[in-house]
Amino acid sequence: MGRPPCCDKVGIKKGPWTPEEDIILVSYIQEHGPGNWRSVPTNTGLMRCSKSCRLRWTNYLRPGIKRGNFTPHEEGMIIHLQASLGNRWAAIASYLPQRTDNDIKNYWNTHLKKKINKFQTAVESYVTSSDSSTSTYHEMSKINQSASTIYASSTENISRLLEGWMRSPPKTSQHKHQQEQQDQDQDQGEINVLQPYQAMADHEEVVEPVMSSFEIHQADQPLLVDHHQEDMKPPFSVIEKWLFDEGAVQTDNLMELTADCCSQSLF
DNA sequence: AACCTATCCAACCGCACGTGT
DNA sequence: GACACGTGCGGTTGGATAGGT
Repeated sequence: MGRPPCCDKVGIKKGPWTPEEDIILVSYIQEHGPGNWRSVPTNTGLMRCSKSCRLRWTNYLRPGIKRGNFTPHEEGMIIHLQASLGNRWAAIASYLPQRTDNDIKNYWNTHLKKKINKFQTAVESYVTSSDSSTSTYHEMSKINQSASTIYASSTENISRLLEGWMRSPPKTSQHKHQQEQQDQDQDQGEINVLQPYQAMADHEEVVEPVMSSFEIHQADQPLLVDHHQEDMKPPFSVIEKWLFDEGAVQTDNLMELTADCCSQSLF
């Protein structure tokens, strides 16, 4: 006798949210604060299940969510954290407070996983072919072009609708702190990339020791941790170097990186 | 212009976990 | 301890759209 699904009731609406529904939900949360999701549909008249309301809020309507293209620093953070934590998107998202776990997960699945695969393929083809530096360089260039992928939210209108709410949300102290941090970041034009690492330093019990370069594990494989390197500061992996040097990959750099990889017996 | 294919991302689904009774 | 309920999380899906033929 299992628990019935929350959304199997007749008359529960599914699918994309309309701006009207968003406004109703935001207005309700503005008044009552997030939480007690079970009561949200009944109190608002929304024909949505509580779970759908919660997801809509946390993944989309919540104030301070940064949408749009990921910066190279954020990409590096995600790769770094995914290598350390695995597919624990919520944990990864906690280091990128402006991004939702869903957003990070989507970005990983649609962009970063492919980039890493391509990078590995490129390096392997370089290693197996003695005169492949030119073709590999072209491949790397193509990969770097894909790094500038931009996706624009079609719902920035909602953000504008929420501007008034964002100016005066009912803040908890933590929420307030996050918002202040986000405001600062927005003023600076990009996120403070050091802040998550400071957070990592503050949460050593949470973050596994970061692996040596290129030990980026596949999602379906167990995380391998090199305990000999536990005392080491987390070095940026080779692929992160590559990502951070976006647009500046030179053939000799690739050779250097490849040699770096080979020296660590990663192939 | 019409069709096909690939890509992207919002939303859904089902399970796990925490808490209260 | 057992159960119900509320919530969190990760995997997956389906519709919209862009790009190619």
